[in-house]
Amino acid sequence: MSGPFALVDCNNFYVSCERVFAPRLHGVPVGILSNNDGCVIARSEELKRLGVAMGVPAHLIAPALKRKIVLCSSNYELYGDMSARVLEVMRAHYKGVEPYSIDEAWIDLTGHAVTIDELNALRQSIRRLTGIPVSIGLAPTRTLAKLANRYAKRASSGVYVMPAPSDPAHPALLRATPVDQVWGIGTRLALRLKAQGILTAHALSTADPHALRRAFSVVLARTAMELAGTACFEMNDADSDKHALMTSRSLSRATQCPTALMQAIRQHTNRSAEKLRQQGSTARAVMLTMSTSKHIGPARHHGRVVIELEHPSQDTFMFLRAARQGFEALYRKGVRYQKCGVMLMDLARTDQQQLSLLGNVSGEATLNDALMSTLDRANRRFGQRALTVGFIDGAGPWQLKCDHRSSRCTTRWDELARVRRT
DNA sequence: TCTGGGGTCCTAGGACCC
DNA sequence: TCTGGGGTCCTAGGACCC
Repeated sequence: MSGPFALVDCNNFYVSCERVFAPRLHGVPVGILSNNDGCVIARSEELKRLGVAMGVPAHLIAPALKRKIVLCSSNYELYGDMSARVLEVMRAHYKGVEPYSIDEAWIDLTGHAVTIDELNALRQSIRRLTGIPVSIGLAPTRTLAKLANRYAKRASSGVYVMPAPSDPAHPALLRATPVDQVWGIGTRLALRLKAQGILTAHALSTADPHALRRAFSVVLARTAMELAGTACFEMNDADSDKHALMTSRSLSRATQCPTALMQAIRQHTNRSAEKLRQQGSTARAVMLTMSTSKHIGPARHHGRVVIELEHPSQDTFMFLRAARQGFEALYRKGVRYQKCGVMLMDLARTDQQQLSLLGNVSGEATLNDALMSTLDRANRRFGQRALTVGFIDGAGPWQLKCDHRSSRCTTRWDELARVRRT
């Protein structure tokens, strides 16, 4: 028997992070933009009230409206660091904290008679120590805790405890919840469910799991059982390794120049390899993707190619050779590419890999291992891309546009916040 | 002019084996 | 004339999440 579970969710997380170090943003409509200052990906309550939708392209916001609001470039280094601080406070209160995304974490409270006062204390503690406001939902299953969290956001206390499935308030609440608001039900599934007359969370919770399994999938059957109060979803091991590692970016402007594209690819390969070594894994294959803008009609084009390596590797040089090979195969003259990415695949732990008859026997491998760890140390100390394999020009079209980024004041000495005494 | 970047899991279907 | 069947592995693609 497992559960209950609490879901701790940071309110308007990216905006809240910005506000911690820029008090002038309190009470002001604030939006955070995606990479290249493309779309709005996070909004303050004030901005939501002005009707600015999630995902709307920044250039489509009316100029009159734009003058009334503040748009910031995203500052992932800051958000990542603030996220780690919130987790640290949670771990000081509870065992069983499982990060779920940059702004959410579960607490597995199996065997723990938790009280609402305790959760309130956690909430206040996070606010005081990090400056970040959070909402907490508590329920017997994760799917119900997700729902409870929605209610917590509306509650003035910021904490909501789901009534037990035996409580008459439970079905009433599920009846009031449209099925598309259930965790795991996206647009497509909601449409198919509605076609079958399943319109609310309650209807889904009372549907026959076997029938759901046959008509849809095992995941939907489990979601239904979770709504009815039976915990089915195990959490991914929080520290588990990724199965694939991707680095991709839109270019700040489309290009057909092979030199420029190859530099972007080199940059992504360097970054993916760094992430790979950080989690202590090797890769057996490199996938390269290159595509045009999605918004140019029939001329759009998406190419991808997978290059298998001779043996599992952590070596940026080897990945770059593969990426170059992929580029030769994919590149088409005259196509204006908008985005490219490098994915490392078939990952395995360095300590669990099968030995190859041919791999890792030459002196070259050990020499490169040493070189790679020096590279990583240098980049940790002097900032990303301080040292890269292969030439990467700092001013090409692949460089991120982020004209309104706040300072990375919690992770960079040279960007510390300044306080002026008046 | 300008439209994000990661991930996960599941399923269907083909290839291949015996 | 008659033309198996079950299992596994792999891949592509769909759907979802934040």
